[in-house]
Amino acid sequence: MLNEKFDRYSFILDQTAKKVKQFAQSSFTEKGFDITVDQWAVLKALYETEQLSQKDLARRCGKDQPTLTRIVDILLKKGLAERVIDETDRRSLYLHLTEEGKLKVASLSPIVAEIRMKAWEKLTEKDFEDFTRILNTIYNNLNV
Amino acid sequence: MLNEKFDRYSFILDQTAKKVKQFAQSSFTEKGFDITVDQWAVLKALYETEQLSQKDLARRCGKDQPTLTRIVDILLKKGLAERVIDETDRRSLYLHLTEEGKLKVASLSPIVAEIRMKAWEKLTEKDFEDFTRILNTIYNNLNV
DNA sequence: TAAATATATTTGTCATACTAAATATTTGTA
DNA sequence: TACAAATATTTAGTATGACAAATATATTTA
Repeated sequence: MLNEKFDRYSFILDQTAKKVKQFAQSSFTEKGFDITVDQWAVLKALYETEQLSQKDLARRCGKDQPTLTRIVDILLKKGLAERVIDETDRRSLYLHLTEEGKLKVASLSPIVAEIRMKAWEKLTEKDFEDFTRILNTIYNNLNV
Repeated sequence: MLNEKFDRYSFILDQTAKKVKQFAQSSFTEKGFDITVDQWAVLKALYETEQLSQKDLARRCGKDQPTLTRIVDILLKKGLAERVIDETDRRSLYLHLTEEGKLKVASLSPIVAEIRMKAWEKLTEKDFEDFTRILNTIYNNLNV
């Protein structure tokens, strides 16, 4: 393959990832969700598996620990999640959603799914499969 | 298509874009380039088309104007670029590379292309075409 | 058991993304 | 021409991402 092409894919990839995030964020804002897209990712992960330590939650969300700490700080301030010290290992914290947090995830989930759907207009199941396969391959190629 | 799938693509897309950036950044750091990946994008755009206004440069790099202002500030401090007031429109600034900046882009370009290549191991020309087509379609679907 | 090592979290710093607002200048219009 | 609207850039504030270092606690090992 020609090198020239390759200098472009990273740009398109980056721009598209940004656009996906922007689109979701502006939908969130417009609908008054009062959370960021990244905060949503953390809330969703906590909803699906309660009682995660911050470390596990970070891995699950694809975020590093300092970033996660800060996002969780915000979720605490918003009353959506709680930190509980793990008495079996006092270095660790378990996180879980408050009732308000659970309600929020349950009520927003279908709307978020709708928002995410929009990206796939004019694309096929096969496109989706190719897309995820290629992304995973790239990820693994670079995951040294 | 099932909604459930769709909640995942944005995650994979985001993680892969991050990984591509991280891989490039750690290669840059390891090789002592002394610039960030985003600073590189701006330098490359300036190298390809000198005399861009900041506004045009921002569009070309896919960055917003405040972000670009700050990146350019850094490039000035590093002695790689210069701002020149456009006398025909004193609101505007033209940007161009210093000699040092030009040398930097010329010498790093082939190494950066190498770094970018790594992502495409085990993938085909057809994959590349599908990938860029799908990314562009998603971008346009969300570009309201 | 004491010291060294490992682990979970937090804090600090810098770079980037986005929004809104401020500033300077130009253009359009009454 | 004077004023309103538009444009280019910068500044400010908040959130996130990456990396290094600090802190507290656990585990391993001499």
